[in-house]
Amino acid sequence: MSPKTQSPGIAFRKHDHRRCQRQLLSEATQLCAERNLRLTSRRRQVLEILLASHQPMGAYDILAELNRSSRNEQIAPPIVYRALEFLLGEGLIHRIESLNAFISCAHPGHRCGAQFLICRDCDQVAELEVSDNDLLAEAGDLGFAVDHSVVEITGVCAECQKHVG
Amino acid sequence: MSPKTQSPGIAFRKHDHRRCQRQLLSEATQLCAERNLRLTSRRRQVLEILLASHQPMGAYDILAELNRSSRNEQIAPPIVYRALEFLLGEGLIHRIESLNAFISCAHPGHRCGAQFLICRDCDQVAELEVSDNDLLAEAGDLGFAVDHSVVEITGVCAECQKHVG
DNA sequence: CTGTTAACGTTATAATATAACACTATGTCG
DNA sequence: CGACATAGTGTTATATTATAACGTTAACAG
Repeated sequence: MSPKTQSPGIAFRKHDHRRCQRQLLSEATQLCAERNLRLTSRRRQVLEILLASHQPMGAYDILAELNRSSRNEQIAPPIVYRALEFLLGEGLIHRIESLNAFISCAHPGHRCGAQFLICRDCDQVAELEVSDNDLLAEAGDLGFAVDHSVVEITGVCAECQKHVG
Repeated sequence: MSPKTQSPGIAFRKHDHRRCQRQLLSEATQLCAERNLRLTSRRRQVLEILLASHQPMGAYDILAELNRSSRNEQIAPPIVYRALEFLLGEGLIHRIESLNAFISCAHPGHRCGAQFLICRDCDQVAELEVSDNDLLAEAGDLGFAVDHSVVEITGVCAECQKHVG
């Protein structure tokens, strides 16, 4: 059984990062085992960086982080992009198109589409899983076969509205 | 009064491009006049290229098109990006984040968010205007103040499903 | 007609992403 | 075991997308 998933909008509230990070990593490990996939050390390394950050990171930010931790090696972009490609394919991370960035998935394994609320003040991103009936109905009416959906809402989160106002 | 707007999914159906192109250009002209904005020849040129294409185009595609039409000049990226910035700001075009591309708006002036159905077979993009109640309700519950939304659905349009199947 | 500002033009460079090819590790099957 | 096939990694070079910085020109207000 999959453990309890995160509540919507958790990224905007205080919570124990360390704990959710550990949990998500173990879910990922299990999921790869089930699917007979290799969560190699590179892939795990990249996933851990994204889990630790809990915020969107650009590929080159991740690259810099890799190069910081592993002295002696000089790691190049394709290595990062390949790990990201794997993690994206397995639904362990998401790509935020409007930021050209990547973020760890809050509900790994769920293959359905996610939605993101992006706070332009604190740069936190909350992942939702709302089924989007109106839009899917419209796509259905047009006979459009949906493959993948990108839903990214930019604005200001509740917390940041307090601080500014 | 604003003229009759396009029906949803028109991009996926046969229709008179020439006509809708002319109409949208005239709407844009009128809208800039109303807002006291300068639809300069550069800006109009870029808008016309996007209207003529009726499909998403990368900034460098537009640039190439500009350089093709205007012999003698060698136009540089910032010129295109600035025109695009203006047109985006006035809601005359949209940016398709998942393609790093731009497309003319089917409903210029409507300031509300649009949704896109992107066919990965024929590369046509249909612009919808569905109000997305479920998602907005969820954002509201979290106290999130929405600014801008990106909704891009990739898949296969009805026409292309026929041809492949 | 002149000062102010918005738009344009130009050069250089930043940021993001991938192609192509060589090497290494992992697993398979004789 | 050892030879093969394949998936993953490493490396170099380069493509693609986007912007910073600064000088010039055009539009317009007074």
